[in-house]
Amino acid sequence: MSVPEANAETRVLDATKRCCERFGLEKVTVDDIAVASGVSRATIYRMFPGGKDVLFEALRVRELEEFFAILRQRVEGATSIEDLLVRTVVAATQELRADDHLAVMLASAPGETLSQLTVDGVPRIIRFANAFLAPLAEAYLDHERARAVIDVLARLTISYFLAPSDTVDLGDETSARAFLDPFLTAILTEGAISS
Amino acid sequence: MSVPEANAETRVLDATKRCCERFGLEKVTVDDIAVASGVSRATIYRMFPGGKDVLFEALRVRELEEFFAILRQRVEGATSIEDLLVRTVVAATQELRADDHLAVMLASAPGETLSQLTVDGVPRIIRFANAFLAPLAEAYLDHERARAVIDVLARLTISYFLAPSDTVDLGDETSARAFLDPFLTAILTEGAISS
DNA sequence: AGACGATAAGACACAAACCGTCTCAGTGTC
DNA sequence: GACACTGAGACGGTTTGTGTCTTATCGTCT
Repeated sequence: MSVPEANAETRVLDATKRCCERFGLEKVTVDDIAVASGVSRATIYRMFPGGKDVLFEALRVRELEEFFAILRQRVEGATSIEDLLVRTVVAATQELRADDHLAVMLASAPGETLSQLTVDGVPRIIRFANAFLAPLAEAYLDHERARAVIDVLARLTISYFLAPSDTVDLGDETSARAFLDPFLTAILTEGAISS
Repeated sequence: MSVPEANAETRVLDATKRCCERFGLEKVTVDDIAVASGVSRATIYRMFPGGKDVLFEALRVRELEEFFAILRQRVEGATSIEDLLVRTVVAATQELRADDHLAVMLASAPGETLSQLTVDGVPRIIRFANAFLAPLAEAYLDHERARAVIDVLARLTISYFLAPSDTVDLGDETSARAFLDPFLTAILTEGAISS
């Protein structure tokens, strides 16, 4: 997981993740994390001034960065805008479903975790999605259009991940493509018409 | 797991078990258990005077009873003393390996759990083993001999469960039989000679 | 109806755990 | 030697948990 030589901050964040899975979000203490990361409590407060909240916040940011880094890497060879977007949604859905940490969090602290995926966390998720994916989309779309489509697709991906539908499986490429195509042509041509 | 109509004590013990798995032995509070079992905290203290320790103790006892009840049921058709003992060891090993709760406890609170399987808990385990299995063994052996052989087999079973050996698999009937037969004939005939 | 036992709810005092901040001493680096 | 970083741990304040107790509310039995 985290070798002793690794960056101290990385070690602490890894330990935080492990402790969350083991004790649950409500039950972790800074001391648990200090022991698990082999770092003194004082050091944690020095690294993350503000304590637990800041620490968890930093973990969430790191997870998001990791998530989108992997995602970008998985869709880099796309040949068209439709292809890019469909593959992104599919890959994101698969990543979400394969995320053990997220699964544990959803099971053990549904309230807080859901909030991070819906109410509170969504603006940031969309910010990250844009930061990582807009550069790819802007090969085909202007800045504003790229932002808009990433925004809506992010929301759809989250919704269908949290509450799967009988009629679509966004983790399946053909199903996702069939489902998204109308939306995409609508969104993409609409812009072309109105401009 | 535990239907609302079930005996209140059963509900509380079930909830204790669930909470242990979820939060870990160190992190459970009586309040957690009260909420999980749909019972007020006062009632728990009334049912288990002495609090948390007594409650956990009661859970361990129930688990042991359950374990040996299943075990006895699994070996009831034995045709000889060797058969009975080998099958008991094999069944016990398989039960231990299949026990999810035990696995979680061993992973999350190794110290306390191991102590219950070695230092502190062994006398009781052997007491229970005798209470449940001696009646079966005494079809073939006198009281003292039955106690002695159950004692040593219980210890062997625990040891090989905790630290599996490359040369024997007590969860496998043929392997276990080959391994145990010398012991058993030794123990059983030794008694016959010296008496 | 009235008596009874069991329960939920919650107040209470005490103890323990946790938090966040701080100091200080040790360690390695420039 | 100056410097930055760290571990250890003390601190005051707050929260959380414990175990006991009281009160009100049930359902049950007679």
